Amino acid sequence: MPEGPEIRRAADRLAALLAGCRPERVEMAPGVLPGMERRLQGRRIVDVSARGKALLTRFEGGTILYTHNQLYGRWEIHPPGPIPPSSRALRLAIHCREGAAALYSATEIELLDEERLAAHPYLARLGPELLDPAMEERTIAERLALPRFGRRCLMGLLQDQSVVAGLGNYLCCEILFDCGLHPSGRLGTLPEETPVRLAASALRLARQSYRTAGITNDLRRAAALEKRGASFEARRFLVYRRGGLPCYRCGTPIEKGRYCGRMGYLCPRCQPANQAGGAAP
DNA sequence: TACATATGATCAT
DNA sequence: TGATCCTATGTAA
Repeated sequence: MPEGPEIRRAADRLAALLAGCRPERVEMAPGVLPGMERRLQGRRIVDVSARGKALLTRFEGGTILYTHNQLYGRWEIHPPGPIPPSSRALRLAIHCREGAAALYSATEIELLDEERLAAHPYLARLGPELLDPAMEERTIAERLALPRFGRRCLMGLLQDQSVVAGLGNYLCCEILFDCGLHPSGRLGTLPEETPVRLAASALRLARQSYRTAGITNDLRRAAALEKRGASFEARRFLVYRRGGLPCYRCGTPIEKGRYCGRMGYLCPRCQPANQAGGAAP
């Protein structure tokens, strides 16, 4: 569940289950926050929220459970009772009367107070929240256009959590395709309106992904594909993980490659390298 | 069994 | 920019 929309959905589901409840039991795997169960058990949970790709569970009295899923962590909600066995490593579980929230595989699990939260090295570097309901295109465009970023490649720029918090690799590939831009492009060499176009695309695709649990493809196209029996994975993306398949816009096979240190997918015709600008969708 | 890969991030350079 | 870490998964051998 690693990118902004997935983390925010998890936070909202956890909040619906946990907010206001006093956990009857908090279960920790060996080595996870040793001895801290007692500090959390019976203590009312105030809320669960997302910051960047981290998830914060706030307990009454100022204790905050910080978790980051990196590439592989996963939250699941289970009915009341023991957590069923799983091939994944259960790291912690919060048991309430209405159900249990279980975190698997994640390694970054910390207990913080407000002071440590403010000084947390990951959280302190985060830019504004992409999925904050009040977020505006203009804010994102202004941050992308900061002069110090002019020389960064677009792939690296969009994924830098200090520019805007919440974008990851799949959203980045989808945004660049949507804007007709090559991942190795640089704002300094592109038309002036490029940051505004990127910002609009980022906001639209991230919000759609949140709403649809991960679909960045055109929704009518995704629905048509579903009718023809396509799996969720096969219909959700515009280019991401579609290497070798025809581009939805022009039919050219999608290319896969490393760009700015990350694996990326693009249409070589719709997103040409060394070109100022790019086709609008 | 081994290896490559991954929706992430940090650190050294 | 590249190496490295974390855990899980899919594929090749």
